[in-house]
Amino acid sequence: MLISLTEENYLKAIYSLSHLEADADVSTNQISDHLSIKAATVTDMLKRLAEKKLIHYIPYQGVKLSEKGKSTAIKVVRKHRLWEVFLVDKLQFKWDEVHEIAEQLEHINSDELIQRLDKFLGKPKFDPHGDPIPDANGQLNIVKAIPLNQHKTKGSFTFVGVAEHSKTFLQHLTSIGLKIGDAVKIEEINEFDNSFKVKINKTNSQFFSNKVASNILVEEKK
Amino acid sequence: MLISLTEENYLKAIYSLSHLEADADVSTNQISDHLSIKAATVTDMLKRLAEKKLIHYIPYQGVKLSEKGKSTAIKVVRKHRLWEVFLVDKLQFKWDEVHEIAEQLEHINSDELIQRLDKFLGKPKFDPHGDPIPDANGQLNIVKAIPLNQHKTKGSFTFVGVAEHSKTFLQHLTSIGLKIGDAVKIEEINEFDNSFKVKINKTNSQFFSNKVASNILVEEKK
DNA sequence: ACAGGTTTTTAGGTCAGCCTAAAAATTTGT
DNA sequence: ACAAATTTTTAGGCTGACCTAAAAACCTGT
Repeated sequence: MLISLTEENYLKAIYSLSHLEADADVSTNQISDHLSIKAATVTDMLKRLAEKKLIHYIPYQGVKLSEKGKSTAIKVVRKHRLWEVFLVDKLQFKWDEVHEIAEQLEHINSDELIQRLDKFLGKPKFDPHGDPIPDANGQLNIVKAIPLNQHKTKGSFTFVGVAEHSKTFLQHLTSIGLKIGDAVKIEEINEFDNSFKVKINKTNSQFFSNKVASNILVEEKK
Repeated sequence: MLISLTEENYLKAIYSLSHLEADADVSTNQISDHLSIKAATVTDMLKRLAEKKLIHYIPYQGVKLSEKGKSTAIKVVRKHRLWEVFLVDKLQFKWDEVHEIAEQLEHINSDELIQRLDKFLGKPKFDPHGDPIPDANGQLNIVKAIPLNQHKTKGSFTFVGVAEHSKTFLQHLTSIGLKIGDAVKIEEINEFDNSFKVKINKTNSQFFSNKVASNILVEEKK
């Protein structure tokens, strides 16, 4: 059965929306907002995806991926993230420049291509933003990263990923001098506005607003 | 102005068909056959392409690319051939495996991507089949390669490209042991059926039917 | 429990890109 | 030169993926 580019994008949207809250059904309006497509159009598509057994759809109740739908969505995510690694590692793109191009490349259809690309890139486990790359069987590394702003005490962490992928946010981090893998030490938490004073790699002192801190994912330093 | 994937394929078809005979207009049926799309549909599309000023179209007379149409087609060809180099040189695909994947990749839209890919590949001048890669300005290397079967006398040549790109033909050449760049010496021409006895790289003796020889492009050995 | 607001679906329309069948234009053979 | 064959276009239809407007279902607060 062939799945169109458009259908792949709906599946991908449902997949990522379903991870916002644990296992909740995804609503028509959520998909509509996420894809900037009118709700009526989304309803049309949901009916078609349900006929193809890619989703479980109950009118007025929302939608959930079927096993088939889920594995399709994960394959698209795998391709997207592998291509991002290619663009950054091999073609020297910046991490804030690759999303739009990967949105196109993720729909290229060839299992052989992806398998070889994966090998060529050294079977990477994470993309340039720190997001885990599903393996060929769709298995994802469990990442226990937590937004910086959820830490309420001083401590030392490693910056492992971002929760927000917009160009402006990524460029902001670049201008601050924060890169994946950097050491981040919380030196002070301002109780008034929950902003953070941190030190990056032991030398670079910075202030993060709570909003910025909420999009910086860290792990306990080992 | 945006050009759809489908429109790009029509422009590419017109471009390659217009090179079969010098500067002749391309007919509706030629395009129809080449793309396996019914003639009535082709007529529809030609009207749309003409409205967009991508072609010069006179009903019942045929079609010719405009400057804009030609540069669009050449860009697609450039992308196709660069991606083929990537697939063969970097991902170790065989030369008979890359066409279908490149047909998809050629429609990825990003000037920056192509410029960087070109650099990454070492600004190659030819694709894995010996076809010239247009440069960023659309300029093509003039190739003076001639089908082997047009040579009527013994002589020494270099194999520089193929006139036929089908999997079976390419696999045939691989099984014979003929690769781009190999030395090809005509040792005998059979006058009865115009088949050729040749020696490849001074050691490998082979017979070529006229049909095979007609698809092997060679240059005089320098 | 039901009025008012929100969400979702239904109904009907558009456009791109394909199709078949039939009509019109062009080319070919004698 | 003109009938027959071929090529091309026109006419009308379909499907996927979008839209707007209106109806239906669902939720919420008193």
